Amino acid sequence: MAQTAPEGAPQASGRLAASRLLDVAQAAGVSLRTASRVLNDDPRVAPDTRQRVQEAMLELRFEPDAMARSLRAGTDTAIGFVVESIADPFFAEVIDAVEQEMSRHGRPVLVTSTRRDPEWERDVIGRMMQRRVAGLLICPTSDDHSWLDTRRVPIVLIDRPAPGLSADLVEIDDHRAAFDAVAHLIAHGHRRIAYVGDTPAIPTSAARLRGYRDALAHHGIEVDGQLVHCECATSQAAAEAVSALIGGSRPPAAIPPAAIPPTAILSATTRASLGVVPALHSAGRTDIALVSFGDFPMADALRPAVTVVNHPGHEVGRAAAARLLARLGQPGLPVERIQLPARMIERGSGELRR
Amino acid sequence: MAQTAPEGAPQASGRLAASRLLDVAQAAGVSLRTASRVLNDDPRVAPDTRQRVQEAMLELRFEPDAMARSLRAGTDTAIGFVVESIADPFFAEVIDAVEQEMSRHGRPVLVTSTRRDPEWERDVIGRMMQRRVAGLLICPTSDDHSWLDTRRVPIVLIDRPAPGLSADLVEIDDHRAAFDAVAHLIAHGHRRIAYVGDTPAIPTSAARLRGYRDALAHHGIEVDGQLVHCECATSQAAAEAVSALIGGSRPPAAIPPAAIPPTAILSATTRASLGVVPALHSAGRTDIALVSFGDFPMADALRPAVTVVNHPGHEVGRAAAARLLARLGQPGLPVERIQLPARMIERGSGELRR
DNA sequence: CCTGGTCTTGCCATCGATGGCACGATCCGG
DNA sequence: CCGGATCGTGCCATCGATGGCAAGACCAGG
Repeated sequence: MAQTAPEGAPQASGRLAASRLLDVAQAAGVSLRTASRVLNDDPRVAPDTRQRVQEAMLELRFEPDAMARSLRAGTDTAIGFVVESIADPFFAEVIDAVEQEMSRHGRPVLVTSTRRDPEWERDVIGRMMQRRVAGLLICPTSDDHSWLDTRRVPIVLIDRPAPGLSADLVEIDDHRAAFDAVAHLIAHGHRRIAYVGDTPAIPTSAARLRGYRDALAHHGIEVDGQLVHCECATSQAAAEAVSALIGGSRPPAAIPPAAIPPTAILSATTRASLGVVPALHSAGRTDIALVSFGDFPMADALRPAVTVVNHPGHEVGRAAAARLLARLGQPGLPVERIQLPARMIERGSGELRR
Repeated sequence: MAQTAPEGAPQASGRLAASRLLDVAQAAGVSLRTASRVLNDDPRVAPDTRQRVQEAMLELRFEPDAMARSLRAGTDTAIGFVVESIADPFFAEVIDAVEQEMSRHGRPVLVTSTRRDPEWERDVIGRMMQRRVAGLLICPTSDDHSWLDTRRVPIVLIDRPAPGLSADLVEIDDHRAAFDAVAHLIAHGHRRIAYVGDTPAIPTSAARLRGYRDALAHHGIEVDGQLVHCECATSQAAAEAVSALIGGSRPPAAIPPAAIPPTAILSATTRASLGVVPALHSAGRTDIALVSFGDFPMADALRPAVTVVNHPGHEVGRAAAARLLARLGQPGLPVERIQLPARMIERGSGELRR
């Protein structure tokens, strides 16, 4: 009987003990197994027994121990989400959507960031595996994920592929979105269109750059290397690129100015836009047409309001979560690459005519 | 011997079986207990035995099962984080900081959002308790948390108190920050200063409103009710409030215009600012001084650049995480209220003279 | 050579829940 | 009134790791 102990006595840790299924069973005068059946809605329980047990559960405020269940099941119900940075607005949106979708299915979400450090990434993914998470959503940082094994845990990649790993991927159609944005500018009379974006070493950025080139080519416009600034990893760098492009009043020396300035700019990342927009404004060159890849809060308060290609974080998150859930229900699904369209939001800056 | 089974055979689920400590022990020719000692750096193991076990661990790619450990320990190592919305930039920043701090201590973070729904909040907190999380960080949604029990699980509140619950609280000093912001405007010659913010039913908002009133009183300025719009829960509402204040060209009918318009505005939430700023710009009234409570990406690209009171999400997150860790290490700590200063970032709009 | 101590190791129970199987009771048709 | 099916219930083992205790090996001192 010493077994029955709890009766409100604090444990060693000082925590209040939660009631166990065994306590419930004893209170209801049934065996542990029967209480377990009630808990799991097993039909093979007599109605009055069921009721007695349920009353005991309420009485004792019983809450099943999720970890004990997981141990038995061999896998946690939680899923792990690995991103570069949680504070990034795009990922924050993705996380939000994933969490909503997952919690509708009773699955908690473990969120962790890699801090753009490949070693740390491997570390945190390892920790997730130790927890036996049910599945993983990963936005890859490192350029080698061959050590991961999709047979060990289902994985869905987000926003970019993971070299060396064959897994589902949910991304936006970067090539097409960039292509459309440039076509949109061309349709408004522009022929000298600049590109400001991140390094093509990132597949996502590479796709956007290709979209830019292809759109120009498709309209018979030759690409002018002077108009392409594809190593702008910071908004600072993007601002400097703009100065170089428009022959800014404060030349940053390092970058030679473009011989003939552009009449329109495609800013290929939100981070770049946060540099491009101030640069254009402070140079008084708001006459230059601009399409920004990625929305930002003040985009429609500016004059002109900034036309953007919306990076639909919520939809990406929802799709990735749905895919992972599907794979959890049916492990044998073939690997799939899901490309979501990115809608353009016309606000003015992208519709300026030459 | 059937026990030893795994030898790479897939389980029922189709997953690859991970090696267990028992497998390691057998491979090293020792008992399970000894292997466990090696795993936990117990000094009472002979050096050569230790090495044999460690080699076996590497050989079999052994990874301890975090859940089995947690079950034994009675509590998960993970901590739970409950916020209103993950996509909110402020909370995204807080989450980012918390995750960094926690993962430095090897603690995973379960993130979940309440969607501003008190029932859902109770639900998700309940689920966290079922997982026996080590601790909880909560930004309360509901106005009654008396059902929560800090003796059951350590709790640190973030950004606002939880009525009915006595727990540590980490917040910024809203009263003081608002007071300072208004004093700043007064110092620049303003006496008719408007307030645009959220409902005082939210303690945080109430403190800001008090700071506003107190600063005016402190400088012998009477509060004009017509200048106070404290029911603006959306940027839409904030924009309409501005129209009313300045006798906008497009009056939203419902709100009577102020008799004498303000020369300065304190926008008390980021959300409000996202309405106030566009409204001022489209009305061409950028001559009105403005201080925004809460920074936003484009604040310094606007003209004039917007002076803000920075809501230091990273610091709040770091402080909350540190406090929870401290409480985990030492459960008996007295309940504490930690107020962080909010720094003002002068950019121009708040320094406009009357 | 024996005794008491340290060092190393192993057995068993335990955390909280669930799966497999078996047992007793009830019910039905023959 | 009996045999087999069905229903409700309980016992035991199990998931993977750790805590308590004790046993065996080995050493030094008397």
